[in-house]
Amino acid sequence: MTDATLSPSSFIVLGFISRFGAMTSYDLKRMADASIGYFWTFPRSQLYAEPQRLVGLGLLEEHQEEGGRRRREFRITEEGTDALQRWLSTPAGFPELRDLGLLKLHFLLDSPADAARSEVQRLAEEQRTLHEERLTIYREAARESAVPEDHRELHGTLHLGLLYEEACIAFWGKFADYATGPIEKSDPT
Amino acid sequence: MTDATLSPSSFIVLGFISRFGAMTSYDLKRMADASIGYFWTFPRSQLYAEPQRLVGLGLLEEHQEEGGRRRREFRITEEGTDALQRWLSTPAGFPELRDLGLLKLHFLLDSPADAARSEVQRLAEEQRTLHEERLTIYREAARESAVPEDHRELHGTLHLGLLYEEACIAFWGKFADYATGPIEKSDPT
DNA sequence: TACGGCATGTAATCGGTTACATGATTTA
DNA sequence: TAAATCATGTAACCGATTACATGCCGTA
Repeated sequence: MTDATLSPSSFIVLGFISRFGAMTSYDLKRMADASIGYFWTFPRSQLYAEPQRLVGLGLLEEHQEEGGRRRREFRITEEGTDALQRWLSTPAGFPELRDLGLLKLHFLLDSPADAARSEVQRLAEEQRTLHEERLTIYREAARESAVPEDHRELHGTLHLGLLYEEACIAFWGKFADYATGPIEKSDPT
Repeated sequence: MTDATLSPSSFIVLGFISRFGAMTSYDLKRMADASIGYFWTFPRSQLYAEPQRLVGLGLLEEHQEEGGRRRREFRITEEGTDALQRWLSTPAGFPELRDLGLLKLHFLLDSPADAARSEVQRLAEEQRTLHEERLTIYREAARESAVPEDHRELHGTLHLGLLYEEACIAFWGKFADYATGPIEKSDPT
């Protein structure tokens, strides 16, 4: 009854089903991939396990198809809606940046080893490329939605995606250049 | 032998011990809190469990104090160093933003409910405040390190912290204002 | 009607989290 | 020497990930 047993995954499931009505685990997977999947991932199998947990808690109902694939469709119950609403109106706390690249950079910069410098460069270039690709995707999405320039907030979460990618590209770019740059710069004439 | 069984937590432990020599779980906790703890957290108990796993894998050695608190100190083995080095030179992949606020915003903006608007504002203000506080902490840390303005990359991971917080404040600020702003603006004279 | 890919699930393991519990040092 | 706090660990549960496995359906 208490929401203590509900994880973020639970609310992702509840959120989608609440908004778009009955759907299957496969539908959930597609929705997630196309939206929050960009910044919050989990394996597909969890989208099969989680709805069943929620059925057990009375927050979802299950309806299985008779023929064909015998799909299991889930729809939200009143209690489910309540739980979701309560969660939405609760403070969210501070986010985490689960960034393996940042972690590696941290240890590489700490390292006295000289070889670390070339590792930093490799890492920085990898990351810059990844973030540039991602930024391209986001920009494309933003263009398609045709939101006016001065109302970027209408892009919703996409807006933070854009800002974040821009920040990352600036950040990793510094390190990619740093690893090569200073060598030439320190050469006085 | 394969690194497959090593998680990010494993490398956090290996990384600290590799850099700073033998230490206890409690030392690890303090180091983590003061550095990567800002963007990558885990419960304290894991810093007791994880080193023991690593001892089992031969990547760490354990030395227990005789008297007093009978502390367990861990030091890295050669295999541990190798495993860490291999990990550092491996592509890091794309980061995740485990941001409950962003998740909530996503569902709130999706929602047709009218009450959602005030929830958005509450959320946005909470987040803006949190990020402002965090930014203050980062700025303080940056000031103390006395790195020249034009070499922010010397701040290492802190630099991304600063950029990220600035982006978040801009982002959430838009939503905090958005929720109130348009109401007055749409009032024609 | 065979094949490829889309769709759908289960089993088993394990890392991570929460909760519990106690000992050692310091300081008032 | 009592209290407060710092320090140190264990136990149990459970969500999340990996790996396994099969069924439906369009199409050539």
